[in-house]
Amino acid sequence: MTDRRLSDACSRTVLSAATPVTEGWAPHEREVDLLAESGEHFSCLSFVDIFSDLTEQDIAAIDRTSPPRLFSSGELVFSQSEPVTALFILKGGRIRIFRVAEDGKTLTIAILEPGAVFGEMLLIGQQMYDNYAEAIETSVVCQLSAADVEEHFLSNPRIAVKISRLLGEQVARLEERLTDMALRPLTARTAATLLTLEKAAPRTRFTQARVVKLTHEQLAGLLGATREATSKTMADFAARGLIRQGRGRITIDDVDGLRRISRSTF
Amino acid sequence: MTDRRLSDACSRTVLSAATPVTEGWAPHEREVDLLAESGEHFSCLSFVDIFSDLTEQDIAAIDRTSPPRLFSSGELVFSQSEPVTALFILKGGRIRIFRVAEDGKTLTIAILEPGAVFGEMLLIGQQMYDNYAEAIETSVVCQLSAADVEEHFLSNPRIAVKISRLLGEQVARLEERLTDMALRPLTARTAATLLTLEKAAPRTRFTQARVVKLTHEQLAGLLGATREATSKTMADFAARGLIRQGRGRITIDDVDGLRRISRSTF
DNA sequence: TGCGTTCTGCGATCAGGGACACAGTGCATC
DNA sequence: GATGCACTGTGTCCCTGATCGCAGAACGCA
Repeated sequence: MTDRRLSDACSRTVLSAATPVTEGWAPHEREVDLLAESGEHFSCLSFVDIFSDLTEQDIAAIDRTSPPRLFSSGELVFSQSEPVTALFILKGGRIRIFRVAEDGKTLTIAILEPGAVFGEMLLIGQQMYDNYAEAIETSVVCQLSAADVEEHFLSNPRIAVKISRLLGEQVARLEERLTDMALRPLTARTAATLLTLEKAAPRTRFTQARVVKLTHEQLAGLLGATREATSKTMADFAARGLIRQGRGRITIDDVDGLRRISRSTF
Repeated sequence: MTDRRLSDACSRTVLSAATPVTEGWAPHEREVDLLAESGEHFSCLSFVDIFSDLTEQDIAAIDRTSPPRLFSSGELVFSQSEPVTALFILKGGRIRIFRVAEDGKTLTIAILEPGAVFGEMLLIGQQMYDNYAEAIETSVVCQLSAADVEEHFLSNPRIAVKISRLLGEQVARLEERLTDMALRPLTARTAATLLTLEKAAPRTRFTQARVVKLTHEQLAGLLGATREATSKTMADFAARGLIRQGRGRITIDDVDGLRRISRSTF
């Protein structure tokens, strides 16, 4: 499992300007701020790689018709009942893409960071794409309508090429993850997943360590394991000095150690 | 798991003319025949969906520079040591795409039927794509060189769109398979996989049943399980009258029954 | 500050499958 | 035909991870 495999369902260019989520605000205050910034000062499309071939006029036109929407933590961005009819761009917050089995158990396909594009199956005329998307923090999402997509994208060959590339990367990541799931024990999978996440994670202020912002439960969803088993593994890693833990945050201390474990069979 | 998920790593348009593999010939006799037919009477590219936008000149040009190659059962078409530098088209026989873990265990990503295109990651500039491809029957494969690909494909926008679509389907299949792997017990996964394979399988002459040509071991590779566990499951299915077994061939009798099992949790 | 909700940490029990070890049995080649 | 090999059926042991049940701790909110 690699960084990218998990972090984007499609493009994910980091937008430093898009995540000014300082902590500790009152909720409605924060919401207002997020929306204001996204609506006024910031185009949804600029800086996202996949759109870099659009003309400025196109971008302006699309921005005009695609108001940002706010989702609070736990809210569904799309689901079976409201199928994907738009292309989404995550401006701020975090979104979890997941699938649900008959018995209600879920597997997390990806956890998206700001700058990610999702619902991209629309682009290639995919139907019946039964993923769910849920905000795991207060999130701001821009929606491009199917009409926008049709008008601006399908006509543009360079964009098709970019989409191919992104999908190709996704295929590679999924195949890797599939073999991990099939052939590796939980411990190795956990280490591998942490390494993946680590690559995308922001660094701590003074040390070189990185912090992954996930609860054990969220990590378990990614691993296809139970929360308990994941907790146990994490406690083990912590005891070995590979990581440090804090409610909802995992500090990666020993990348090499994790790498060794991720490669071992047991 | 669906038919398509397993049967193509890329395009797979059935070529009725491409698999005249009558059984019971002496090996070298068969080889000669396969090669002769592929080299002379039959273009590698025609009928394969992804190429349908090429001009006849293009097709002719490519055919001239891409002689069909023969692989006997067990031979590797590509691997880590000889990385993918070409695009392959399977004309006859069957190819298994798989990955290998550190401990030597393998997971089968796909089993390709004639008409499939593989090594397609080359198209999108993918490096380090560590899949292996192995013939599981005597197979005939055409290779397009990287140069051919560059010249004829990357310039053609309609082809990029088709590639996007194919990759998108692959992503959907892989995500489905990943959740199956994570959330479903072997029994359900086996049933689902059989159904998938069933859709692609040829029908028996008189009944409506279809026959899947796989050994338990090959099926196990697809399931990410051991041969023994797979055998046990299959024996169970057979006892319930859902399937009938014969060395290397599985006859699907009760599609609905399998479907029921594939949806249940236990 | 106080309270409730989330997160995390165990522990006990249980079951699905993995690892091995063989024993039959078609099929294919000679 | 005869011989071998590749497939398949089982059986036993064992171990990972799922399940269930709580308990303590940190944090968010009122």
